Amino acid sequence: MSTAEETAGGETQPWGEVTPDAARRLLVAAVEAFAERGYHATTTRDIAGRAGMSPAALYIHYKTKEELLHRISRIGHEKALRVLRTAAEGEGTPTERLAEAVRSFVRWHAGQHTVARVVQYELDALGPDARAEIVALRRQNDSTVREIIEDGVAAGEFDVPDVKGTTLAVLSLCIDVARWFNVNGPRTPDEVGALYADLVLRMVGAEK
Amino acid sequence: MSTAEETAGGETQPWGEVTPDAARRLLVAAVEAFAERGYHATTTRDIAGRAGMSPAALYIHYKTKEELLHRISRIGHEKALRVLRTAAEGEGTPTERLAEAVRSFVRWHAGQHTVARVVQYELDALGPDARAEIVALRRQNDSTVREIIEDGVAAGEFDVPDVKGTTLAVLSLCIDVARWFNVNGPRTPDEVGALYADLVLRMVGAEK
DNA sequence: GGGCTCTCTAAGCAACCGCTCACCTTCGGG
DNA sequence: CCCGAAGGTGAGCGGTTGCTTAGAGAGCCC
Repeated sequence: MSTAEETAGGETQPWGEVTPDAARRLLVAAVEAFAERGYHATTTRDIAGRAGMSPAALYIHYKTKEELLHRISRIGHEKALRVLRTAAEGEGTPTERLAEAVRSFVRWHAGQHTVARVVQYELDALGPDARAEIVALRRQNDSTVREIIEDGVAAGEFDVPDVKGTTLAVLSLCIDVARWFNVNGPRTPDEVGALYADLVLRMVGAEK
Repeated sequence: MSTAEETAGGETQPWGEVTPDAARRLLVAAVEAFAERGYHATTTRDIAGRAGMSPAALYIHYKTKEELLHRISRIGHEKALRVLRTAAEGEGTPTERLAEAVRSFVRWHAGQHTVARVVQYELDALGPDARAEIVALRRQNDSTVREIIEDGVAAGEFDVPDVKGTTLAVLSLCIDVARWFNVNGPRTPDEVGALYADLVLRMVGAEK
């Protein structure tokens, strides 16, 4: 939090943790390419070209093309999880915490929709071990949201007949933002976040 | 409706309109392969192999691999749209029609989740012309749902501050079912449909 | 200034891709 | 009984893929 890195939606220094510089440039190029065309339709030559390097340079910093995807997926998931948890662990009633969690999680998926798209939709391109690691991170998203909803039910603020199903639906709604969000569209990440927070509060039967 | 083909979620005679028999087998094989590994990761040899034919046989019935995807996308979208419209144009109040529309649309995306996955997530693999055709079909989904919501608002049954945004969210929620639905999971397509219909009624502020 | 490490490139290899072609079989109609 | 159309195959072509290798510079410590 001491750095300027922690703004949800539009980070000032994204991928700052990736060094050296050439490795970061390659990773950013890979994110763009994967998000645009998909993992399998992206060539290593394309990634290297976007980073202004020769095809062989990629293999100095990464063992395989899959390792690039793995790195992107882990870092992306960890960031999204951190955003979600920060909101979930904040002060306030379950209603306020759920609203803030959805607002910031959606804001991230909209603002960082290229990363989010890779992270959420290219999971199957990973090998079994890497996929298992990412799936574990995903389950933490699920737990975080479910706990807020359970808190709200216990406090009598929410009316939710099916907690597990509603948790699934809430997360599904947020994640799918990465698929349809368009930078040139009519809505900003903030606006989508506000809209979705309102819709989710309605889904759990919370008073506004 | 005179045939036994029209059961949402699990059709008795799917792809019945595709002839001859070999062309249908190839198309079914392609749906499985595309849904499992994605369009770009699927080879024509894989498709032909699943259909029990040699690689060359594919090109007797389809000009290119992309034509297969195009055919799948169009047929799949048309079926989903028909399911949605049948519910939307039915009798009843906007509340009843919205619930039925969501219920059957979700049931289709869960029951036919392999087709739905191809249809919804491989759009970018199509060329510009084919993509434009599919996008047009998608806009009809959007209009269908928006009209029900507008009817409900006009009738005083719904409380929806942002009709366009809510329409988007409802469709997004339904479509994303295709991504996470698992046949071996704990829920049947019917159960997911019922849960989602309830959640959507809450989103639009309808009385139960 | 010689050697060592780190970074990067030009060239290319083996494998695999979508797709084609020459040829074979099956089968209904005259 | 021959014929043409329709449906299928084995072999393979040109191009592309992920990745490797041999070697060139640049910087740095001694």
